[in-house]
Amino acid sequence: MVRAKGGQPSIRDVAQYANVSVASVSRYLNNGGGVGAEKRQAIAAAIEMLHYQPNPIARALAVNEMSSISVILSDISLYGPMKILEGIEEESRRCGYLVSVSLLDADIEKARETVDGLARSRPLGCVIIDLDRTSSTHALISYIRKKMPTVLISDERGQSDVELGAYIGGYEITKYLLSLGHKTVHHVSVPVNNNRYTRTHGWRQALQDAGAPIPEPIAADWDCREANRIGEYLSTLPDVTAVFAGNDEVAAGVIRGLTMAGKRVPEDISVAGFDDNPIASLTVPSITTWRQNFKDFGFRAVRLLRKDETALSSSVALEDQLRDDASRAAFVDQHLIVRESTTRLV
Amino acid sequence: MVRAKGGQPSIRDVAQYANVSVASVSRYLNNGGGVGAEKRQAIAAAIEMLHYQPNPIARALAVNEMSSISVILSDISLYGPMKILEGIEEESRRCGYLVSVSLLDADIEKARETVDGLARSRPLGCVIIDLDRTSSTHALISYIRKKMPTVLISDERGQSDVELGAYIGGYEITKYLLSLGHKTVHHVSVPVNNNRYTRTHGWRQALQDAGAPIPEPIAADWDCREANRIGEYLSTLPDVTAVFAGNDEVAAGVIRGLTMAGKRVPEDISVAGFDDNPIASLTVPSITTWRQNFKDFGFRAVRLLRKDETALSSSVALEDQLRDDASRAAFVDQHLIVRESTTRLV
DNA sequence: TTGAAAGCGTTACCAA
DNA sequence: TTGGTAACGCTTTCAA
Repeated sequence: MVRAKGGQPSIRDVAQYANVSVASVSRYLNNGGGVGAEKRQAIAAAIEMLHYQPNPIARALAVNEMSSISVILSDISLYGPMKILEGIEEESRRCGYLVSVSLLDADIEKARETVDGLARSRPLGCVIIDLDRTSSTHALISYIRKKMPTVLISDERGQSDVELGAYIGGYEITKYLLSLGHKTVHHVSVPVNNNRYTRTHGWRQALQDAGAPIPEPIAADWDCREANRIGEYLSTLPDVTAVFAGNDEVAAGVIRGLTMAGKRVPEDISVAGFDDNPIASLTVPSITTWRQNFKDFGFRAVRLLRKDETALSSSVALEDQLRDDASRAAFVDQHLIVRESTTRLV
Repeated sequence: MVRAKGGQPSIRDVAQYANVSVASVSRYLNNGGGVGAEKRQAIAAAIEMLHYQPNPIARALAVNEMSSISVILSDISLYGPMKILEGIEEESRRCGYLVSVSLLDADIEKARETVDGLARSRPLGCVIIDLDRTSSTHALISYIRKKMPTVLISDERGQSDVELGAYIGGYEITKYLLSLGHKTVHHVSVPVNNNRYTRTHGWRQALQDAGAPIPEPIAADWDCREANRIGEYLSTLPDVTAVFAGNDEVAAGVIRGLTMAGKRVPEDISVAGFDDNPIASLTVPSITTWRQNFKDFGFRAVRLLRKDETALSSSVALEDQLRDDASRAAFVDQHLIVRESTTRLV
């Protein structure tokens, strides 16, 4: 039994053992077509016998494509991006793809280099998780699209291939707060750039539709450092009875700030969050929020990349189809979760 | 100007343009040694001119090793593992390595296949993040070690290459609680298996050293679903004045459970957490905790893998050295953070 | 110091 | 349906 140096058997070993040509084994391995029944048998046996496993690197060199998916994001320790990554990984594993992750440096030149490196590893494609529009990730989107097939997960309609539907969430949660009798809803926003489909815009639209006054939104940071202070600040405003925070952590911070300032939540002020971070059910009071199925966004991203793979021809039509898929699915599996932090205005 | 089909220039193009052999370019690219000054110039110019970037896949095929690091974990949405991953990614990017992530299926056969797949992609090595000892990850450690160079991040002394030092944290936080006048400290543990260096063992040891009674620890789940109930349960016990929870989320849940049951934290009962999850400063009350520098664990893991690379020879001595490094650094950058959830017993 | 050439493990084209 | 063979882009050995 001859073997390649490496220790691992190669396709040549299989061919030899099965008394067929290397080409036949290769065909067998791939589509399976064009191989006679007996050969198939022999090859299968040989593979079994030798515990042969094809070398993905050699394959990648030959076809100029690695069975991998690159995930590009700017901050991995946020709940949403992480859950999306989890979804991407799960679906990729099911398909036998490797998943690589890269954070993009704030320095745009370095970030570009990272992207170049990724592209050189010739993945099936990449998925950009761009929930934080302040980062260099966003600035590089078109650069990345030029380098490899790209699925963008963001809430910017018309640009993104998988939409987060934060708009509808912001709209619904504001509507809910209004339905509790609050005259208006204040908003503490997380950093997003000024496109038209964020939770902030949903919030604004809901107020507008209800004819409610629209207070100036207050900007918080992703890392919630200032959420406390914002809560305290809100407590000094006379007319605040309901607050919609950009995510659950910010909501927790706002609640804390309000509490420290002597306000009771929800009796004096209702506070709602966003995302359904596990923490939202562990605080006092627990946080009313909007549930997003982040993992599913990940699944969908991988599927788009696969589709891309099989439909290389009409790339314009494809793009359109992707968009449709994305918007169609945007409403799935999202809903309001009412907990203790919100109540009817008395 | 001749070019390879792919569009990208190949090493051959560079050689031709620079009027040198392919071999020389290759030498130039790698160690840089064994190339004359003028050739160096010419090659550099050619590379610049053609925007040449070596193909990592072809290189990987030739040397039978890809410049990548595989990260293996069982749950990515926990704060600790995530932060560690962030550290790994950052350091890897600095070194030009790709990092791939894989969750291991609960089904051990499937998990094994995943590992085989990873090994076939011939990474520099892998790092196993094994904070959750109930998973299949733990069962496969020796299997993985056989397949590729491995750095294990866990709190199991003697097995792990990077130790989390949770033991010392558990010890210190318990000591602190005791120093506040509490007769003993109850413990809500997160899932870890029965080795001797977890936070739970640190807790036990601290009690023992102080001659304090050692209550039976209560097991919580990672996902904190039961933390609320455990808090409620603890409120029914007569002698509970201090609780050390396995992590900050569990602490939040316990605090909530206690609060719902009418106890005041910290006036009636002090509660401490672990990890310094950002959420710990956002709750009411904010949570006293133990800060771990997770990111640094990630850095260290990558460095071990690199060292591994350059010291293939005496692998036993190396192993020992790694262990030393790990333990030496275990105490770096960890410390108690006192917040509102703990107070002196009155 | 240099270059020619033989791999590395696949795929894919072209004949048979 | 088969098999021989030339790529794929790089490294590395061996001579010169």
